[in-house]
Amino acid sequence: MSRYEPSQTEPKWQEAWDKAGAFTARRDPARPKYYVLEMFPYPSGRIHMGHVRNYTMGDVVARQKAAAGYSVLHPMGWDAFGMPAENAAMERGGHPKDWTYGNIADMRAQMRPLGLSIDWSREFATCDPEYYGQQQAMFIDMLEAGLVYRKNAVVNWDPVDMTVLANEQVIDGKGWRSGAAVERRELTQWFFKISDYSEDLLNALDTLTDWPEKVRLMQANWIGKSRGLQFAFETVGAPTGFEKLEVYTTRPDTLMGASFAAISADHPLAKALEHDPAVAAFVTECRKGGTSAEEIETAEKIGYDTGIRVKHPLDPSWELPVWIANFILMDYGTGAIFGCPAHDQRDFDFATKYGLPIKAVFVAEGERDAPLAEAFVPMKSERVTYVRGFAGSETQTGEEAIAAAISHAETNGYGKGVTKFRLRDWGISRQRYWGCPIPVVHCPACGVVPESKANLPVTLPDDVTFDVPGNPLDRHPTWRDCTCPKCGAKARRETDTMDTFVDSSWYYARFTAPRATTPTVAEDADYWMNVDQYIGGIEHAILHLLYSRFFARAMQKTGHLPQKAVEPFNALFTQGMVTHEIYLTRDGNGRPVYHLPEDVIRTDAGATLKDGTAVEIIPSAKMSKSKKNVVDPMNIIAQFGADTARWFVMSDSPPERDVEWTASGAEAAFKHLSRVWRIADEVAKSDTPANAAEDTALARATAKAVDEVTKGIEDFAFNKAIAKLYEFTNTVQRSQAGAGAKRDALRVMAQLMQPMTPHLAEEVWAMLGGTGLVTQAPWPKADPALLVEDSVTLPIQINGKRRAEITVPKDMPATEVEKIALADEAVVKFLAGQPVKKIIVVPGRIINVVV
RNA sequence: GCCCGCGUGGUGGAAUGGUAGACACAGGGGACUUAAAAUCCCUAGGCCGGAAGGCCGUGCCGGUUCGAGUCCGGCCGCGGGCACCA
Repeated sequence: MSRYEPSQTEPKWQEAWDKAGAFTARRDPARPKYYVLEMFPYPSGRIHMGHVRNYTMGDVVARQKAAAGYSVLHPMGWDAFGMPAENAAMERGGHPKDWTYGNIADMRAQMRPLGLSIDWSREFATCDPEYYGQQQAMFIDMLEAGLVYRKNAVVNWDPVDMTVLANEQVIDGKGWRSGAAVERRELTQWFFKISDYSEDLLNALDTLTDWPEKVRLMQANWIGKSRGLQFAFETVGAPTGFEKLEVYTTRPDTLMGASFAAISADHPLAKALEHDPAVAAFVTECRKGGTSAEEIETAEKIGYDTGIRVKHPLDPSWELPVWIANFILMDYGTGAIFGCPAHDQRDFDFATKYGLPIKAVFVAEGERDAPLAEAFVPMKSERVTYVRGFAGSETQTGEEAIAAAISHAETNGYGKGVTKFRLRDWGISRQRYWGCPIPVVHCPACGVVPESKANLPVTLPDDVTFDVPGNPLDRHPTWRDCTCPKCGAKARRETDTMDTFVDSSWYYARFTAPRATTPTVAEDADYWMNVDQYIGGIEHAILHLLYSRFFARAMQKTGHLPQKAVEPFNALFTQGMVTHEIYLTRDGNGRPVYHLPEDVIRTDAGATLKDGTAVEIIPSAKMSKSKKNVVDPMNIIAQFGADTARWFVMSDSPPERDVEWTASGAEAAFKHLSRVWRIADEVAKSDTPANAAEDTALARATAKAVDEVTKGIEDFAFNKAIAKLYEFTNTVQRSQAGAGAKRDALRVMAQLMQPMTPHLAEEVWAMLGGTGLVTQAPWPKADPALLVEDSVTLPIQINGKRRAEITVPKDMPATEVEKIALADEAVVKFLAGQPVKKIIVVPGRIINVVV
């Protein structure tokens, strides 16, 4: 007897699909289109299980939609610019370009055997000049449309390597290579004006009903619209030009609890005071460390009393000290605040540290004014009693008090209500080689001039070295030299390249016309946009998705996308990670030594190395090379075939949650697929005669499977769809139906399994005489008549606890059901004559008797 | 520090506010086999009980409800993001 042998059959079917051109996307006005996209990978060189899971999910959707009659676009490309290629060049020599394209070739070769229904003819990498040249063209259009500008911004500066560091290269405030203490330094940088769209990006979140609620919430919080009061303190003892100090607060109702004013170390007033060595020393202290919000906000809060005073706007005789504080951000509001320690924990800690007064403005309803042990910060919607209020009722909600305070300020002319956003403009300048060159020229006469479109793409020079830190473009002998596109004089190229988020902000649009000599083509963008289903990691919930939403708007403004595509992703799904246990032993110094799962023998009791050494097991975490808790998909494919890998990553865990890779789970997946193959093999050879009752029962089970599996796939509940397929397999195997009925059932099973395990599905389909390729067969429909159940089993609860159950006709009226329930033997026994207070009958669901 | 999630048997998980534990893994028992593998069948949250059945049970504490894994408030633990990782 032959066996399920994926290594033989999988390549055969992949060839058959290629030959049939099954996955080539075609603009077909006669059919509805469906665009499914998974976030494209960074070409690290090896695919991992996370990729397998991500692309299998997309593939299930793409294959199911194709079967359901849609014209499907399912492309793949490479997010190919970025730091790892430069790091590799620094560590191992070679060129980022060779490294990157080599990795792409390797990864493509690893992805092909997965049998994904991808239109590979549309593949591109963002480091292709054909791609980034079009990006440069759009940059120029956006510059002309006023969406791009230059300003100063702070970067992480490594004073030893004399180079700019990424946040991840700053470890504990030190440069990762040099170990030098990192400083914050200002540079002139290029920015996209995403803030022009703050309001729109926020409001439009409401239209994204097929996005996860949590992603919309995270984006809304990131954009951070706030209504607050802006007003100017009158200063006492400040340098000329600083007679006023503008502050912004979202809690103007706490004005009477103010105990100090604080400004950012980067505030103009702080700069004006820097001639004082003590101030200069303090400001320098504040600029130590990296630029990340995490680092700034978790740093110890320190302050410096400038000696300057400000007059309280409600009582000019009341003066507050002005401090410089390291936790005030220049980027938000006006870079200056007033501190109200009683109602802000950060201010409370600061006031406690420096002995500043702490006075409550409001107290919980019914409480009295008393010294506070920590800041009192109730929700704004909660009613509180104002003991130091100045506007509105004595007892009101925070929201009411804020509104009253703003109108008080406006009426009395000391401030005005303003709306601010937390969202900052998008800094895209990177002082690095392996990125899209910013296509502008610095001319001594004309200033900053966009490169002429005729000269695009501005390509990266190949003759560069990475033996010295810093940007090779900056020290390239000839690349920087050019002529001004405006006046023809000698000029210099911009040496900054673009943030790689720019590359990934429009690749979805490029896939609609990947070879075009313009960024997009109207007819193609019109037909294929929007992405109907986008799939990727939750780690991209904010930045990538927000930048893409902005870029689509900017592309629309500059004529590269239709109006309907300003929200480019109709539906979003964020999948979980693939995790694995971590195995480690200790070296002579007690330092951990990690081991690959394939080098470890796992038993119920624990784990050992092959030589018997005991191994510590750490609970599952995201697969990572450094912890060696990785399973190479290539090994799994070699051992079990692609379908087993696909089936396993889709089963068990819900797709939005993490899935733990276990060897036993993979084996179980393989066993199940082997079982399906075996059943098909047996049924194909069987001549069991028809049996009316059994055949009908199997047809009903088949209809139910079609209904439930289809629902599972459509709802992104792949694990449930797979559970139903397990059930269906059990039913078919145990069924006493005739061979003809079983063949019908198994052909449908092949169709239902096709999105998940396409190779096995083709095999089963062919064995049972299916016509053509199952990949191209129309999706099965469940006969509604076979789905109808005529009776229903209802649990009976007494006081909320299940005590009995009854089976009644499906549409029996509630009053009738009630009678039967109360007459039930077990119910009577339980009630023991107690009077029934209330009886709740939820049709088709439950009966609850309250006594 | 701030924003957002998640927490259910030995394990992965299922459950429109309505029978908690579907489906699967690991386990236990059995069939087949000279034996093993493979396969097939049965069993399976915990405690008590011979059984019928009962009590307890969805991280912890409290609340809303006829009814809470699900909704609300507070806590604990784990994870994601924090604007130059992609």
